[in-house]
Amino acid sequence: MAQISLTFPDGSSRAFDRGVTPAEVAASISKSLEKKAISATVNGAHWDLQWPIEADATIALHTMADDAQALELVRHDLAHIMARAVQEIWPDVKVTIGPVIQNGWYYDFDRAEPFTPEDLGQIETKMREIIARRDPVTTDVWERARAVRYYEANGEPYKVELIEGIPGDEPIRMYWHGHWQDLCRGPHLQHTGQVPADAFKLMTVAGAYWRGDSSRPMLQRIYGVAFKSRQDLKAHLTMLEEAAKRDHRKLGREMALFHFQEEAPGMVFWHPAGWTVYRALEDYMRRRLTAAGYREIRTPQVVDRKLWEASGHWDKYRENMYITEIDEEHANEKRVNALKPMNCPCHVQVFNQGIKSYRDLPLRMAEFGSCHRYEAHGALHGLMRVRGFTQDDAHIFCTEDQIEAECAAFIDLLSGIYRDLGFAKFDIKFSTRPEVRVGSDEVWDKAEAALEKAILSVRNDFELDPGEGAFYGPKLDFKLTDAIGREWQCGTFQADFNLPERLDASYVGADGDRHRPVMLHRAILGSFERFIGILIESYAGKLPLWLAPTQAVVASIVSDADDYVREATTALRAAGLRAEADVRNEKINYKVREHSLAKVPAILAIGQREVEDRTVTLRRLGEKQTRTVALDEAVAVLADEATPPDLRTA
RNA sequence: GCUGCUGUAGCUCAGAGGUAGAGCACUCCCUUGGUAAGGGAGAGGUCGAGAGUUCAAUUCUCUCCAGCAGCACCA
Repeated sequence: MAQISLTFPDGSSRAFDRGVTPAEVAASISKSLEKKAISATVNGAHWDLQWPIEADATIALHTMADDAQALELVRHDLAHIMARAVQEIWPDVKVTIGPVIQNGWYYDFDRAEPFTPEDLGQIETKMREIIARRDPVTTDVWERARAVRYYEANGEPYKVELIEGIPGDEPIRMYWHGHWQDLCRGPHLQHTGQVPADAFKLMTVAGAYWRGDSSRPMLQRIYGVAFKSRQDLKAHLTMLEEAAKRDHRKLGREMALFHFQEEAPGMVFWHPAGWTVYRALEDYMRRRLTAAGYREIRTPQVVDRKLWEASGHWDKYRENMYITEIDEEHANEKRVNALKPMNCPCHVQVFNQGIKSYRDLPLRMAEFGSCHRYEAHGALHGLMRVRGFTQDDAHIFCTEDQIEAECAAFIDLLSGIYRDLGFAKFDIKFSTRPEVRVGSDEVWDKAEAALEKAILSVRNDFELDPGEGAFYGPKLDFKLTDAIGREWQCGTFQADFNLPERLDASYVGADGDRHRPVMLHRAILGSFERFIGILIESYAGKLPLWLAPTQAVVASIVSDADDYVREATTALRAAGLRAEADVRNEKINYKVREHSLAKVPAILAIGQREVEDRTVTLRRLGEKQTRTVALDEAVAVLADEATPPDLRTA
């Protein structure tokens, strides 16, 4: 029999018969490895222990100690075990697909009745039974026609469709445990008993469209989480509980930042405390943009449909636009207006006033633009997804040659701002030309190259999303993560060769001829609403001093101290701090508790001793320790800390 | 928009076919207390909206509205 050479991670090589499986390789090394092995990596690919190796290769055998492979396999096997459990309980349920996702897996089922929470418990119990059976997992490759016939005969139309979608050169692979069978590309564990029976949990049921297509049937998706050990599972569940505590909707209520109500779904009612945060952030952004060479403008909220038709938005987004009409009785002309869903067409109007020279470029035009979009009910989510929002929007009118420098300057600005706001980490997605697009390939080449070069000057770990660019140009998206790991798009940078054309923007070049400028759409926060939601979650409500709505509370311990409490409060305010006096007839314990729950960063307690010594006793949020210092010193320390990051000298 | 769940006092929640309850918060009184809840009293609700069934609906049914989880969408 022909031999092949397998190279192990330590660099050593051994000869095996062609077609040897990793299971056999493991067995040749030791009895215990044979038992403990879960999978292999062969030439870089995650490999099932049963798959034969046909040529010389590098090989690494995995056990449960290898986190990445173990979690992948455990979760993947659990998806199958869950599908099997469901079909054992309800044989008429149709199975579809069940991939591994972050922290776990899901599986989509077609079943007439909804799954209930009680059903989940029953399924979990059945899954543990299946795991206890320790059925060996076996696999082989089927003829395509046979697989189709099999699933047709078994009344599994979704599987038939999946097989038809597998490219012709790929094998149709089947997996079994026991008598239960599923189409799967693998790899899997050796037997179901390798799955830790106490380290998974079924979480929720929710609807999900077959193949993610809203025109197709809605299936029922069951989500599960799984880990290698019960402790890891417990830690994950604890993390979820902690995350729920920092949900911005909950904290927004507790800290009296904002509210929503039925009469204006998806529109924020900002309360004094929340609006203070908002303005602190807006003031900061305004200073940063000014320093970066932007000029601020303001454009109308209500604009005639003609402009939206010209920009192309009417065709594409009519459904999501709020339309206003004047009461017919009083209207002397019938105009249909729309609440602006975005600022760019208005910005082009400002650009178009007068004649622009190439010397004016790049021209950076910023607006804290209030926009309205009719988002689907199901899309609304606290401050993160609203119908009325304000973008930190700006458009840079420039030449093609200026794109790269503007992009680099933008990423630099964005990184600095994210850092100031506490986000050292953010993800970048780079979306390139889609199939349907405007503009020549040369221009796209240039724009994509410029964007890519600009990102690479900052970092090299970005996600490439080919074909996902806007129809008018490539784009970069900048994403932050909320308390439970959901990603939200915040910043964006988009090159646009289309809108200047549609809205006839031009400038006079050095050659004396008219040229089209390129328009760069860009935002850093994205929307103030969403960004503040993320800030709240990220800080668990404990905002840094410069952003905190109330920065300090001066609390009396005895009423004889009231006058000095007011004096101290005045001193803090004179130093620019947002300070309140609390001279209520309550004990200091009560006041400390209440202000701590309200996330006030600094509490200055004043009793008889402080009055006599002209000091305050300072307690910082989250600390048990107090510090008695001179009033002047406390004011200076807090005022310094409350300086916004861009105004700090040190 | 789709699937499922939910909607009772400012907040968190209990409750039942015979028009409602707790804790906290709120108001007043007592208390002047040294760093996460001092004591007492009081006030507060068209039980999300509309329709239907019933002698009787906040409770059962339907429709609508809003919220939650996920999917789809996100210029």
